[in-house]
Amino acid sequence: MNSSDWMNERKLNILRAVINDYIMTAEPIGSRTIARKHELGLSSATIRNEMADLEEMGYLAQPHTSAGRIPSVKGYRLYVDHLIRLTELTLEEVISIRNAISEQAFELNRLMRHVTSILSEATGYISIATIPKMNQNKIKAVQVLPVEPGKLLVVSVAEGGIVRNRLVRISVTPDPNFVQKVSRVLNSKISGLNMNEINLEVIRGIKEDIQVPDSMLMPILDAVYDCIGSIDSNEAYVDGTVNLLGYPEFHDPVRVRELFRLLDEENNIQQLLNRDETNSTNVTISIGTENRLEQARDSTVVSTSCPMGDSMMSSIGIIGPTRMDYSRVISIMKLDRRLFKNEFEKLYNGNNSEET
Amino acid sequence: MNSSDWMNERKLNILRAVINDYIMTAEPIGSRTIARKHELGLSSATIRNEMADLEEMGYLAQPHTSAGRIPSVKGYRLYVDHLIRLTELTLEEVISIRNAISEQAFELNRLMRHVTSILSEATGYISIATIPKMNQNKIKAVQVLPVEPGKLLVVSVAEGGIVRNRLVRISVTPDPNFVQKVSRVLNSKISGLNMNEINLEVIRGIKEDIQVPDSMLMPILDAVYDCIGSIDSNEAYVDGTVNLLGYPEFHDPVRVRELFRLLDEENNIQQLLNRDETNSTNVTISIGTENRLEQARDSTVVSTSCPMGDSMMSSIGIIGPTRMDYSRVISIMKLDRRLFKNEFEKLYNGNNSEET
DNA sequence: GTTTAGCACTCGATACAATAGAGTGCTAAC
DNA sequence: GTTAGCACTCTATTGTATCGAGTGCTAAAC
Repeated sequence: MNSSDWMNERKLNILRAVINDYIMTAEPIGSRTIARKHELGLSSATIRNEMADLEEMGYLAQPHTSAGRIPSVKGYRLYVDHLIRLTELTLEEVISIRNAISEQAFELNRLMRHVTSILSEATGYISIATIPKMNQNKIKAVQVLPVEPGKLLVVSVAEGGIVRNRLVRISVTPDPNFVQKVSRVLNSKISGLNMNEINLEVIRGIKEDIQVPDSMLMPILDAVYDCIGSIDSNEAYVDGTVNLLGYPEFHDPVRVRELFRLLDEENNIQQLLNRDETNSTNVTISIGTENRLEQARDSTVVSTSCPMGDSMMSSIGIIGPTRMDYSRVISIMKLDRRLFKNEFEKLYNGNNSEET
Repeated sequence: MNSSDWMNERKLNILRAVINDYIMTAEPIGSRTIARKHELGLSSATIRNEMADLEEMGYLAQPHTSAGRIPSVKGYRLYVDHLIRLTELTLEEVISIRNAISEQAFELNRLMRHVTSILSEATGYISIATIPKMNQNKIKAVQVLPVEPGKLLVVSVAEGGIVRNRLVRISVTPDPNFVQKVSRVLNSKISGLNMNEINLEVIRGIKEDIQVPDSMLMPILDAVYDCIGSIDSNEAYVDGTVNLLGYPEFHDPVRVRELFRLLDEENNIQQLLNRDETNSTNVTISIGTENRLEQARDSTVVSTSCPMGDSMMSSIGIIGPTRMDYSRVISIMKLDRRLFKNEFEKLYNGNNSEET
């Protein structure tokens, strides 16, 4: 190892050039290509030497002796950390994303799906999202409504506009006034509680406060419990899986299958996303083998978190080939995060600072 | 054309054998294979002659001169219409599907997703489902609930247990009694109406019946309208897309991509499913080019409809390669349909015959 | 000392010919 | 009517030669 093995500005420029080219073409990049396309004022021979050094240092790899170089994970890492030049999105892009995102959003579930879909469309990769379980979520209201003879509806509303409901069938048709009374008691007892303060005991304990035969009350209480319980049963959102099929690195059906199967499990989505809770305000990038999950080892995950109100935090991200267009993805991600946050707050009226 | 060109029992047996084999192997089937594996008491030469006839008649095709035969669409058609021997599912299979399906179903949306997922898992193909729009659906109840200061929740329930809700923000916090009154008037005016009897006029007309400043009432009425409108905005359910990647006929990424992209549009799903409304009680099969949609021309769609209550009809189906295991798929489909119907009725208490 | 031109070398990709084998159609014998 | 036998067709495979992109190294130029 002599001095030429140390990193210098020129090596970085070459590395950046190689990665930029490789991102576009998916073909190994040779020294001549770099010499021709980028005006570094260097001959191919010089570049060749530098590339050999970069390979020795672990930033580039060679599929076989007489091929060009492709970036290694270490190379991509350096690239996204220091070399990348963030491209501004064009005004049209920004506007089109902005318009798309604010189009319609009247419910959390739909908003999430909408955001996911926009993200995958804008990037051309797979987009994923979850709202991780967090049971400090607080119940805002619980109500029981008569629907038709023999049927009631239990509705519960939690922070962040999460609404769940259950139909209850009961053999006798209760008096509307009775339903209203039950509803009122339930609401006064339960609303304001945190999710983790609620369990079957608490709910069943409520029957002490209502003088009514168990046979009538129990189905209702069970439904309430069930309904509240489903508040933090969260789903994962996935969109744009088709997109990946367009990239040559995903032409192998078994690889694609493994990846797609991975995305069927909500659990895995969470694992892909919740990589790094600490710097949650920023964009996190997991390149290839940096991913924990085996099946995602030749993909890159770019993700970010977004606080929603005081007690929830959603994660959104995209999955693509390691040679993804990082610059563009990061820009879109940041924009999307901001717009999503806006949209959420517009919908649910700020971060509910009237808490405690 | 001499007498040997007419269809006879032996030809049918050979056709069945070819199709059965091809379904298993996805390779062109030669005369020797048939002579060896199936005891038809015939030599390969005889079978060869018959196969040549079958080809001339359009039931078989030959990829090239010196290859075996593969079934044509016409061949498959004959097969499913007359030749197929329905295999009984094993008891274990039936039990496992039955258990899976009755596991958890407390809401229509979830039930649909659940059924779709089971269907794709049981068959190994893609499963799809929709509940086509039908606006004779009837509103059962509409209610407005206070959630927290400045926020109300509008809930509407339609036949078949379809529940929708919208959050409403209003600048002033209305008195609970006022909310209750509005709720009562709304409910009495709207519940019982058919979807197609409801429009913006009707809803806004309700304000005549409530003496209250517009500024307070209008957001609520708009939300009600919106909420009711979303009752028949139906989604399509798709599951098991990964499955197809395992079959050699779907190894071509561009073909797969086209098919998958097709499935992104709810509209297309409906088109694939609602082929044949007439014999809706039975299983409908669309083989290859029989499909209307270009992108599904080398797949087969097997579907069936299932009445839900009096006013809704859902369609479920599966998509697979034309050489799918028809026998098994049909059995599973019928079982699934029956179990689904049961489950639905269990959930929503029969077909609500107290209508009119 | 650094850069570059030049050249031998490597190795995948492409093209082409030869071969093997599966399957057919046809004819003649049973 | 059935089947054994055979010539024929066409794909898939294998082997061989060639091409070319790209490399590493050396020696000359700067």
